[in-house]
Amino acid sequence: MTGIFPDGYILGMKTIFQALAEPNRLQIVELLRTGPLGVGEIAERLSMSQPQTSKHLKVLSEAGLLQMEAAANRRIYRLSAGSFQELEAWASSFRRDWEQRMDRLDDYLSRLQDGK
Amino acid sequence: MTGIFPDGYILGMKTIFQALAEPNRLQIVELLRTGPLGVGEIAERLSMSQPQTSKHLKVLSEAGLLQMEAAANRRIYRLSAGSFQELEAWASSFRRDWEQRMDRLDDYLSRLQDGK
DNA sequence: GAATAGGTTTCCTTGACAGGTATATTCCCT
DNA sequence: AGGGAATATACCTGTCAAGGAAACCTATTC
Repeated sequence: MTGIFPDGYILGMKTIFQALAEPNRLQIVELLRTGPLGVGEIAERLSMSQPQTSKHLKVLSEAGLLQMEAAANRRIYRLSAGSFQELEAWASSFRRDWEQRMDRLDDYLSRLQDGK
Repeated sequence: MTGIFPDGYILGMKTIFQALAEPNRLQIVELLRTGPLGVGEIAERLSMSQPQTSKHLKVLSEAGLLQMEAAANRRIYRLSAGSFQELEAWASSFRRDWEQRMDRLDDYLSRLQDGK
């Protein structure tokens, strides 16, 4: 524990954020929205070198954002739902926080109005 | 343009991800879930130095994740909804992608079954 | 079974960024 | 005005990760 929050949670998120924080990787993710692709195609479409692409794909895969399927010589990468769901859950939890606060505020205000 | 996607979009997301990719900053965000806090309190609760904390708060603020309110000597930081909503929208857009794909697959399968 | 195509890994260099310490700034109090 | 509290900034240093070039794997084709 480095702090007062469960580390596993923080660490998983950290890995996801780190992976997505690099612009080329973010573009890979956006590109793969359109469907699975091989390494060479990704590299070409994004004007990246092939080793560079390979390394980025590795990082994204290790963060659980991508999954790979070996087809003979080629490796086909596609988006993997898990981490995106985690991300959405995390982000939406803040909205819930705020909504709760709003509810409490509403309660407070209506109690005021009722003269209690 | 570094690629084939609108840069503003990618860049905004990149800034958010970069900000959240640092564990201490992620912990600050989690801590601020519980409510607004001053710099000193944040530093103390997370066992960070004050300058360190200040710098992290700056990064988070510039990413739109925090907003600051000056109260005399003190600066009170609180979570700011905007970037979290952006994040949630982004993450959930992938889910929509997949759901659409499932729909198309369903269509396809039922057409198969109908012998068309 | 060489040559080739598609990918991965290694090594090196360089730039970005986090942490520490010291210094500046702003506000409050007396 | 002077002193102290709360925060921000500057500067320096060390670490880590991204990019490039080359070497390495593995499957395919002739």
